Amino acid sequence: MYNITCMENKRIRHGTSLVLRKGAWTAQEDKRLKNCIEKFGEGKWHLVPLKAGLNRCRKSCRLRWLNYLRPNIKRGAFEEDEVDLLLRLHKLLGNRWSLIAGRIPGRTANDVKNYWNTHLKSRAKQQKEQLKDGEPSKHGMVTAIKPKSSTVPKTLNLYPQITTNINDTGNLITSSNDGIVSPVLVSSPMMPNDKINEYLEDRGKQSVDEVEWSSFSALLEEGEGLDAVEYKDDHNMISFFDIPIDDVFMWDLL
DNA sequence: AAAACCTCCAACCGCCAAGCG
DNA sequence: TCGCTTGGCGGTTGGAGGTTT
Repeated sequence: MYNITCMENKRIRHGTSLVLRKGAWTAQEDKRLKNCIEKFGEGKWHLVPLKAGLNRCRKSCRLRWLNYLRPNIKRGAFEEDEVDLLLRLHKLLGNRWSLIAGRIPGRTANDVKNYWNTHLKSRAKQQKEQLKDGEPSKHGMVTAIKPKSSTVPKTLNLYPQITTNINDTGNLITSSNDGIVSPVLVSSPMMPNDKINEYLEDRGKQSVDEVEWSSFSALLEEGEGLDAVEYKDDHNMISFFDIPIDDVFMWDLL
């Protein structure tokens, strides 16, 4: 099998192999990398070590730039509102750190991941165990989300337990077969029913239930659709969310 | 004072998907 | 279609610095 590590850690120059540097970056390396990115722009990471004159692999350069050198990176402890946002985003998106980081200005995926693992993981685990023991959570629980990660195949049906229909009055109804979510009327100020109906009509479908989730995702990606579903047990309601998620939270907090 | 332990985070590792020839 | 390369992601680790004993 092709060994990436082997290829990444050695660079062949004039017939001799040179072991690439690892570990902490020096100020000089940082300066070189920064100058290089400012001059040539981001991307083409395989060329960056050569252009910058760095004895580092492309991944190391990319990571250093993204997590440390890039402008507007916020340093220091997470503020209360950031933690709150992180908790909510994690409820919706799971461990999709890059997506979460994209919604928290100035924070990198690595920052978010580290903060979660060191500060919030145990708290979340405790909440989960409380739920298992039958104690209702103050913040409710998530039953499904629609993934946006590019690494998730679009054809993958991640949430088969959720089914969705439109009732007589044109409102969305969702239900699940796992007993967690009972059929509840769904209202969304951001998901116009005529858009859904138009989509279904185009494809000769009677209800959303007949649509493959992959197709449904395609509808969502047109920017008109849902981004996530949240079950709020304390209010006995289900909410559909549109993107961007920043708007979602304004709505969610109502 | 120093050894043991803990916390945190920068950096590495391995995997996956997309692009390309 | 296949194999290689690249970009990107999440999981994990190592070590520096802080705290406790």
